[in-house]
Amino acid sequence: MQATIVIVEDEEDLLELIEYNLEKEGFETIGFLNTKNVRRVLDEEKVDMIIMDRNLPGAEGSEFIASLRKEGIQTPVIYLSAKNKDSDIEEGFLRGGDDYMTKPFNMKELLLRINAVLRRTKGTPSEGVVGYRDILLNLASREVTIGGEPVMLTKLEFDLLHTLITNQNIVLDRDYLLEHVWGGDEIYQDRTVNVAINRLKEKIDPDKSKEYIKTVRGVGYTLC
Amino acid sequence: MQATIVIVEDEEDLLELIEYNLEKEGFETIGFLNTKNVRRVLDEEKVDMIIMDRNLPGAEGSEFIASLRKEGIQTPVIYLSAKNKDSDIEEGFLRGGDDYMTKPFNMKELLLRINAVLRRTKGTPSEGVVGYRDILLNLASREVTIGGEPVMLTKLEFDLLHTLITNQNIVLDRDYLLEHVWGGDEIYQDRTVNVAINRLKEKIDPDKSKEYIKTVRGVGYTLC
DNA sequence: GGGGATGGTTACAGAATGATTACATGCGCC
DNA sequence: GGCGCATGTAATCATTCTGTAACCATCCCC
Repeated sequence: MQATIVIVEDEEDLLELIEYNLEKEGFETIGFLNTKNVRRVLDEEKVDMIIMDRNLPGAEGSEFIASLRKEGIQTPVIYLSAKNKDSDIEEGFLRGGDDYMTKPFNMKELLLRINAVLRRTKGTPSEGVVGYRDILLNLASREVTIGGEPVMLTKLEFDLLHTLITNQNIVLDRDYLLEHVWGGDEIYQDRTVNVAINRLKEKIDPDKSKEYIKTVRGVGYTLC
Repeated sequence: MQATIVIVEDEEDLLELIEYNLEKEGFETIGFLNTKNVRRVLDEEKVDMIIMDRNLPGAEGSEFIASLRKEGIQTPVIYLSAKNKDSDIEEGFLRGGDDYMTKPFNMKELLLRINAVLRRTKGTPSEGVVGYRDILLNLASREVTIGGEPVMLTKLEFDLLHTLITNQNIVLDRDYLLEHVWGGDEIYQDRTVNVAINRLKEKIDPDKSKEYIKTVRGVGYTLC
């Protein structure tokens, strides 16, 4: 899966140079000399990133991005700019930028920064692994390690822990857990969840020192 | 709610400077002069980001990060380094860095880059949070902070405060509160609400100096 | 200033909730 | 079929919460 990157840069030579280097790295590029037709491409294609020159003739690149953000479009952005005053950089970040490079810039560093942002935005290379503190769940193999040590969990315990981890910082009530972990059709006693949580706690923290799972009295459970 | 950031920097003055600035921005910081005990903190606390000096005496900061990544720990990292050769920067990014700043760096830019990385990593802040003056309620995690300090509330107290906050400037009478907070079916004594309000006041304003909740004699209570 | 009404404060017991344990059922796997 | 494991249920114990009642303090109106 190669990423598609939109580049907006009014200096034609520089635009071509960037496109050349990005394509050499295996990215698909779509270049523009101004922001005029960018919007349409964003609507029609899956764009993974925008590289935006800030000093475009006529329009300000960061204003264009700010308007995208206002509409809820979250495509990551790296700004390129000759503007290197603190206030300019600040403005760029505040207007929804993910990174900022000042001209003249090093092409290799740009590529590295692109990859760093993409790694955060799209799935990480270690896709399919979720974690909390020192707990790691491999979703594909359903292996669990805690502090590097493998731990055996039953299907129910794995699913329960998985749900807790993907919703960390959110208190999940028993109804939610019954619906999402057990599957909503059956009827269960209230205490079913309690006992399952208890068994999970016993497995992942036998000496009760880590306190991964927090009980929120009257509501449910959470990782936080 | 507020992000926790681990900082590893061997120059004590610089470490303190960074901690000071980050705390001023509302981050919780944990500083280290070397990588020795960092691992344990990562296992025991929920850490949202690591700021890592690369030129530590003895160990290389990026090797430490690389070993974390190998274990599947994906806490985002911003490197600080006096090393500004291309090859150094490249190595940093390849070893799982999310951003890279060369010393001497601008503190404001560091804060902007921290926020940019956190925005990508965590959900947007202030989502599902309601507040009144310096009280903040996180509806999902049910955490409450007052002036940045966490406060423990019971379910009833939380729901009561939530109702007051969402209806601030409106005087809520006891019947309304009984219906919406307690759930209208049961029958309660008059004083039930009084006592609950009292307990809530005691929790959110122990020395009675803030006067968040105003009693409207003959009617009910309000935040205003 | 007095008395009634309203709200604040405190202590306590019972209710609600959760943890823990034991047991029973059901399922897969030799 | 028999064994072991997973898991739902029930019973019991421990803890926390909260409604109530009794008593004080304050306000308001005469």
